[in-house]
Amino acid sequence: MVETHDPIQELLIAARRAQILDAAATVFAEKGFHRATVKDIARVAGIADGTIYTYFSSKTDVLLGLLNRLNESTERQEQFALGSEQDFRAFFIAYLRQRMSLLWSNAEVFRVLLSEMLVNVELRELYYQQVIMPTFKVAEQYFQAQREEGHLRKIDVPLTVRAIASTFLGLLTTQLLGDQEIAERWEELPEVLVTLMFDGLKPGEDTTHDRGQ
Amino acid sequence: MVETHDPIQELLIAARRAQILDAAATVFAEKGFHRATVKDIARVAGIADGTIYTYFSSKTDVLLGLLNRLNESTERQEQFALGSEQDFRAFFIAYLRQRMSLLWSNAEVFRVLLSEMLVNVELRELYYQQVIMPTFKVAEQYFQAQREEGHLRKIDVPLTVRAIASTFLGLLTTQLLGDQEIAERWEELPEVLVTLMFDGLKPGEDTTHDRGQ
Amino acid sequence: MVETHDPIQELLIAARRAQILDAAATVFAEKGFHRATVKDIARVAGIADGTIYTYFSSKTDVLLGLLNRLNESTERQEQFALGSEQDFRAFFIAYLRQRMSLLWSNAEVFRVLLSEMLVNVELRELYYQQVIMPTFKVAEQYFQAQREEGHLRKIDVPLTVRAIASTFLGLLTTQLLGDQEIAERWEELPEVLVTLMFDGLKPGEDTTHDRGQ
Amino acid sequence: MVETHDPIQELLIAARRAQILDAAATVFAEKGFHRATVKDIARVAGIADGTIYTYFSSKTDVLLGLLNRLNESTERQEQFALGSEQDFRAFFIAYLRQRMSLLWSNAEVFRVLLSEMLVNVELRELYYQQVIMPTFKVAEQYFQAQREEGHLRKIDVPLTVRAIASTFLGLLTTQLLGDQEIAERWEELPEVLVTLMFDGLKPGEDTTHDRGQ
DNA sequence: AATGAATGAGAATTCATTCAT
DNA sequence: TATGAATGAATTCTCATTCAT
Repeated sequence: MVETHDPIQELLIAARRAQILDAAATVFAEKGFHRATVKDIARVAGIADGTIYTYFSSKTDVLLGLLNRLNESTERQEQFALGSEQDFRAFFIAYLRQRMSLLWSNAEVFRVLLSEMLVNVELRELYYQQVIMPTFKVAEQYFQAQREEGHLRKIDVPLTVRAIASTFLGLLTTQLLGDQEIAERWEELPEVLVTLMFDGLKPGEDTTHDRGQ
Repeated sequence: MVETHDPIQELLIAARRAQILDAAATVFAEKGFHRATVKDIARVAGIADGTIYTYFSSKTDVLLGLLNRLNESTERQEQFALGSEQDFRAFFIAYLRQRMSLLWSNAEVFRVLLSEMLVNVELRELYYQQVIMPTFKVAEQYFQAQREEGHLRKIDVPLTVRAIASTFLGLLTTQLLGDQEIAERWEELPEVLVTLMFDGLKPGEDTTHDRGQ
Repeated sequence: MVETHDPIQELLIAARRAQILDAAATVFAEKGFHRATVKDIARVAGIADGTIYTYFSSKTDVLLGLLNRLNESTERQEQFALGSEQDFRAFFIAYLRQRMSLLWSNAEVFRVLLSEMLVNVELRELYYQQVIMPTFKVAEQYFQAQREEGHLRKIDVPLTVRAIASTFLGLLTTQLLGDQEIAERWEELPEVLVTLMFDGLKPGEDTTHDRGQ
Repeated sequence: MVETHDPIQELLIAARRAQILDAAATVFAEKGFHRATVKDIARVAGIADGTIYTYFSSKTDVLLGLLNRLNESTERQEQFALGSEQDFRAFFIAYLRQRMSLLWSNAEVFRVLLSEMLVNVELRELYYQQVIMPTFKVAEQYFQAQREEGHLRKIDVPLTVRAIASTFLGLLTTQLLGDQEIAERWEELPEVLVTLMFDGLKPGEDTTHDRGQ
């Protein structure tokens, strides 16, 4: 665990950490957290086993590093997303698009993180506090505002927000469990979902998408 | 692994297997599959380590046993659900109710199964073939039929079915990741969800639920 | 371990012991002593695991039983062999013939016994005391007598006896290690050996066998 | 398992392997292969259990290492032996002397190897292919040549070679089974054997050795 | 006497982590 | 800082033996 204030050092350290995290992502994706060994990660990273412990305090800490890196990229995008101003439906589709493309490109890392979070309290709480809860908070405020402005039905905001977020989590998970349909049509999902969520299943004046079976 | 045709023997064997599976469910829920040891399970079951191997071929086979037990209880209910005849919306709520109550009571087992399935191909494929795919098949037929009878908007059936199923999976997962709101209001979900899905978010002639935040 | 004086009982016991020993011979031959399990033996014998312990005190005791059974059959023949009166060379061939045919039919049991004796002091000492030493004793006397009668060169009797006996042990062992030549021509060995031993390698007035390569 | 091209490294690795093999030889000789534990070997070698697996892939691989080490020392001598030119009988005695002294100094390792080979196909085949068969091949050619030059009776070469080789194997084995006479007079064996083999048992113009009983 | 489920000591092997070089 | 050999705790699984039925 290196500590320094020299900016060049810091750059090197960041680069080495990234190198290890990349290797870990590859190895964890392939074998899962428990079946992957520190040796595996080191080999893929092209360094010695022991070197990993210069940058991470333990194997679990490497997983945490992966989680944090995922967070950071998520947050960066988040601001952008929320900063934009559009009509609700259009904004929602755009938001989903970038969220889902982000999820998609990190799907295999997410597989391992989710697997381990389900079963590791520490990791789980970290993720909940740092990712899930803040997301729900922001979304609830947004939905509440939208509702107050009359753009939404009188929905139960907390549960609705959770339902919508969970739909994505669930779709990703189902895909991770092997569903081909979702995998192949991942890009169509934002539109289908927005239609489903806005217009509902119920027949009506509807306009959009149709594929049947 | 014990094989017999004596019905009394079979009862004893089933009982012992159940005893081990119960213990495993407890231990796995607490520690996860990998951190749980066979010794742990044996201790909780009140038997010797070796005895487990009289009834299961390996630690993984115990997990599989848990999966199969979950299947069986699921299937039994499935028939009942599909056998009933009601108007679509009412049926849907009823169906969700019993599905979700089943999920709820097995949430901790599901936590471990999901965690391991994400990362264990064999288990994953088994689950996909035995549980997910059949469920999607049945649901697609049902939705298709409903759509043809004009009870549904012109939706994309395969993706819609997946979206809906994933919403449940996602809600359960979110709850397993520590969300209190979902946990506390689990019983309200069927109604909220059906309203969301049928009526959509879009404001209109709506009637139901309102809680805001 | 059954004890009784009822002759019918004794017969039953002997039969059951034989049944177990037969099974053990089969299983040991196939897997070796350590890799064979008591369960294996029981299965082949068509009885329950525990039953073996009614007739033998341990797995090693079963091996001992096999050793003793081999002894008995050996001894029976021994008497016959030594009882006969012929000219030395002819007697020797005849003796070798029956010895070697006995060895041959028990080769696979001998494989396991030898393997285990090499490494198990108790078994080894038993075998040495009960089989090897007595054989050497008898053979030394016999050779000594033959030498005194002028039928033999002035050989070193103890070493010569050991060398001759060892040639058989060695041939059997070489065959057990996979040599095909010995296996296929086992029946020719008595003559070849007697010629070799009596006439030696040295060229002379010789008469017999020739095959070259 | 450590692979490198740095010659200093290689030396260290060879030394560590030798240290482990020495320990294994000791422990195996004392307890046999199966009763010896990896922990035993590690303790005698003065290292941790796990370290053994840095140099050998399994306990069986350690035994194989012992076999190979035996091979190497054997081969080195072999060349020397066959390179020399002497009269047949003298050469034979010299050859036996060094062969038997080699066997003698490795008797306890051979005990375990033989014990395990009898019962382990893989090991057996390796030994047969690498040691026994080549030895027979060379010896057959040599005997054939000698025979053609008239130094030998019209013997059956393949069987005679096997008989002679087996005599050594058998003598060593008999000694390993506890025979004191052979152990104490090991050094006399080459002469006694050569006399026996060349001149045979049959009385004649003979000159040598006499000890009677 | 026969059964076979239960026992639990024991063994091989793995692997995260340390630390001397 | 990097290395990678060494460590040894921990784990799964086996199987000889026991004993209640």
